[in-house]
Amino acid sequence: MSANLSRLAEFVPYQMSVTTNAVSDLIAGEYRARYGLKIPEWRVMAVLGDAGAKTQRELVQGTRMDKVAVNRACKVLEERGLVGRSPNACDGRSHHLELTRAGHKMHAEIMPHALEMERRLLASLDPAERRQFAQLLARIGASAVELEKGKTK
Amino acid sequence: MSANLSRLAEFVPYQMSVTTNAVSDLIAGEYRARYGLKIPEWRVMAVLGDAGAKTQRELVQGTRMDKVAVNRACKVLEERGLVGRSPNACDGRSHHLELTRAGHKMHAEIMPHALEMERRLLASLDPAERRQFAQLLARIGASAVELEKGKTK
DNA sequence: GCGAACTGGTTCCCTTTGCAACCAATTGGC
DNA sequence: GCCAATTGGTTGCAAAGGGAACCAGTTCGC
Repeated sequence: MSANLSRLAEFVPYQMSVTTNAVSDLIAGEYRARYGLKIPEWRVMAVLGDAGAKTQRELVQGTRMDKVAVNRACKVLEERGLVGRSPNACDGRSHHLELTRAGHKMHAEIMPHALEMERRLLASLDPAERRQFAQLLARIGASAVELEKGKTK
Repeated sequence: MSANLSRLAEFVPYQMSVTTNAVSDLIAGEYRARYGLKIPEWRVMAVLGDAGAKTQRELVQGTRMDKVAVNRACKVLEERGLVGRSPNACDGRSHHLELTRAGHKMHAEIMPHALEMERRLLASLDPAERRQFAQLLARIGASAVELEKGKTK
């Protein structure tokens, strides 16, 4: 048996990709089936529900999504009456986006469900392992960002 | 400051998604820039380089990709002369796919580069942490698969 | 205060991706 | 042996996502 590490299954970025896709598909399916929301839409709602009114620019930072994705998600949510826009006095180009009453209602309904799903996903890890995992993930992410920066030059 | 866990940034599936995307983008950029390969194409080459001739069906299992993705990747690699097809005596519907000489050459060139990139990505983790991370990832993946199964019924 | 550079938001286009329908070859029941 | 069900592979289509160009409003230099 080949002792080298070339086996795709042992390549960490591959493992991350496969696992994360499985997790994302699971969660996307839940949100879609129960609330008709896509992940980008849910992310926007999550940020607005937690932090109140935001401009699209702030949502880009908060969700780490592309500004086009944010824009589309906001448009859909607005059409569904889940978020409203109000003019931004400081800057005529942008608006403040905020959950409507219906939006808050849905947010309050989904949040426990989302946390429950996370709980189940991590059920086989003890609290120390959960902390450890999040921490390692963050460190790997930081390395990726660092390497990406170094490459651009 | 809100003490609840609703903050998107603390939601593990979100962290996984953001981090994995960063890693994937980094690696995809490298493969594309240096070898003109997309991730699916590289995955197919990795499996063929490690395990020899395979049918598309076996590649689907080995890479965890969609059969359409495998098919397209194989087509591209064939056109570039990196893999060749030979008839499958046991089953007239499928072919055996195998790296050509040029394919092996490229594979031998990329592999150290890929491992080096993985090494850099994990440079801030000690060996025990690397093992731990891979193991936790695998357990989370198993939970996701399990939950997905339970849902379908 | 006026033009240039910039920034938030929007639209358009193109690539990637996955699903579903489909064809061809194989296997199983009888 | 033949029809039905299955499976490997392929094609077509439609949705998702990102990049680049674009518009409108703002800020900076002078």
